[in-house]
Amino acid sequence: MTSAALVARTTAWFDLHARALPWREPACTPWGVLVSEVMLQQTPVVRVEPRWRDWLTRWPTPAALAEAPTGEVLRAWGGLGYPRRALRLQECARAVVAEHDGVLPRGEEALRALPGIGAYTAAAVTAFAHGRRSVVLDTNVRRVLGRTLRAEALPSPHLTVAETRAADAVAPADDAEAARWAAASMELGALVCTARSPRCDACPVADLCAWRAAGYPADAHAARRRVQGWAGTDRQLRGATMRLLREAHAPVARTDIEARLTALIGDFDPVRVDAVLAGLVTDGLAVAAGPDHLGLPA
DNA sequence: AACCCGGGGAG
DNA sequence: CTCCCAGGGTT
Repeated sequence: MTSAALVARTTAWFDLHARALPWREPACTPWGVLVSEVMLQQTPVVRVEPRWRDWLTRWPTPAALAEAPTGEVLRAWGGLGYPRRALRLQECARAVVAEHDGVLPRGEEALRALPGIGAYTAAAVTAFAHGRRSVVLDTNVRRVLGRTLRAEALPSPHLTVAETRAADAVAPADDAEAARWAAASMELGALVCTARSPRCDACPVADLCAWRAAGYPADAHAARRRVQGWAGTDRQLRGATMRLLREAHAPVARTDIEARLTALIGDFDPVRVDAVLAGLVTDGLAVAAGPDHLGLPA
């Protein structure tokens, strides 16, 4: 199909079906948009929305977040996952205060120089907060373009240069239209062109879709996809430890943490537990409180 | 390029 | 149970 038809139909569909998300409201600040994007890195919208509201109410500006106790930031992040994102968001706020007079800079290059902001988030903020053209390529847009243009069931495990170039060619030249296309293509991927069971009967470009026309060929990259385990992994142990530290109102004894982790992995493995806790300290997610207690950072 | 990093809900 | 999710940083 032509890019023009894909863009025109998808944006028209978006005007009718866009979700009323709080970070899409005109009154939302660029900082609010950035906070939403960081929270949405690997966490679904339904889980982010309440946390985002609490967070922005408590710390509405970079300056406010910069001054917050890191332990409180981690508690407010709660169970959103990947708590290093919360740490980086506060680092980002402090960098904005120190280097940009407390105002989130414009332009993808300046944004990418900030902690926790990569290619996707810089493009997203540029489009959604600043209303300027950028090539927003998240997992939703990659899937939509892969299916409609290239008849691919799912995007490759890693973003390719060719993919970025193709997405650039699709994005409208006009700033406002490009920003609208970015939001619309993400929304189509999130609501209709979903990974597991696409709702082609509700899709505005179904009759133009290359994947559909080709008879829904299977995922060519299926064999290369990694199955991320969970039970017994370091990530589970780290997450359980962080939960203990968040919910406690004082530093937690290492023996209590060991008991919790032992329950998860089945038997007591002091070497492994020590390594997990040391990793949390190294990452700045936890600090030693005395010789045998661990707590959240100040 | 490969690997690491959480957690919950849908199917 | 498996799979997925508005990715980024480090090595």
